[in-house]
Amino acid sequence: MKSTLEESLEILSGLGLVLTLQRRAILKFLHEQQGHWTAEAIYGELRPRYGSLSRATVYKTLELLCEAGELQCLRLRKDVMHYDTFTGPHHHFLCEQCGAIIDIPMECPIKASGRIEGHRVDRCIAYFAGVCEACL
Amino acid sequence: MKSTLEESLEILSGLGLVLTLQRRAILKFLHEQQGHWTAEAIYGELRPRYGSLSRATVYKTLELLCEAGELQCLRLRKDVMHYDTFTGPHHHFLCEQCGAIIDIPMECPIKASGRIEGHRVDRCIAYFAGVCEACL
DNA sequence: TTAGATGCAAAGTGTTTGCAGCCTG
DNA sequence: CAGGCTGCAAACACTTTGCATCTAA
Repeated sequence: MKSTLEESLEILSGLGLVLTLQRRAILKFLHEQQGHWTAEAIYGELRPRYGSLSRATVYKTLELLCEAGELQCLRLRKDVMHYDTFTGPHHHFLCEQCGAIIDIPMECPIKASGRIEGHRVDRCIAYFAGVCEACL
Repeated sequence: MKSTLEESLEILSGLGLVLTLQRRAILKFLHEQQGHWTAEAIYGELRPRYGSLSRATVYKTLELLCEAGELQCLRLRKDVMHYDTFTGPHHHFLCEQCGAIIDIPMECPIKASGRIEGHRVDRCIAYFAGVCEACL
């Protein structure tokens, strides 16, 4: 995400999107609580504060923020999607003991080269699984 | 998978599993048609030949084969699981134009080292996405 | 013989969609 | 004021589960 909430709002605005109360609330929350979130968790956090928030809006807004480049979506678990507020080049480590998701800042050398075996590489989707330092 | 169908059957047998008609059929099919399969596709191929095959059995058998190390399960698309008959160390390339899934034989150097930033790395789940050589 | 496997259908789960009504710009 | 957005609930798609029945060893 952009470094400030204001900049993020400008991004959406610049794309011709309406800055509704709901979108502002979600964006504000993600700026304050950076990390790896699920749609359900965000809904659970915001619903009590913004009475009329719906799951559909959360899902739509998160997808929108991904398209706008303000979030990075991750499929680390088979059942649920995570949204990462850190959009710089990095991978992840998933602790299979405590469930922690840890950022691993690194660039994939193959993605950097842009090619593998003649194919054009646009994205490298990767994560490591194991046991984190704290659990060891 | 093991190189021959017989060896694969012995693996299951050795694990104390019953070699039912259905399990034999699925295993035989996968040996003949190696590649990246979805549960639904396997069901679609075998159902006409083995009238009484059910989806539940296909799903259960595929999970079983993954546990037995005879298949590798891949989540390359958000909606559906793929099962790979090639179980050696390799990653994948997903063509976003034609949908092809291409094996990329390579070992992840970080997985090989077993560590990253103090965490123990047991698995490296990765794939590349872009446009394949044929589509370019 | 009997533990384990199958088939069916129903349930489960995260996510998406259709649509009437509301709100931002 | 007008198009975009929201909330609700129902729909979706893949996968899992419960249970009566069947079968491999």
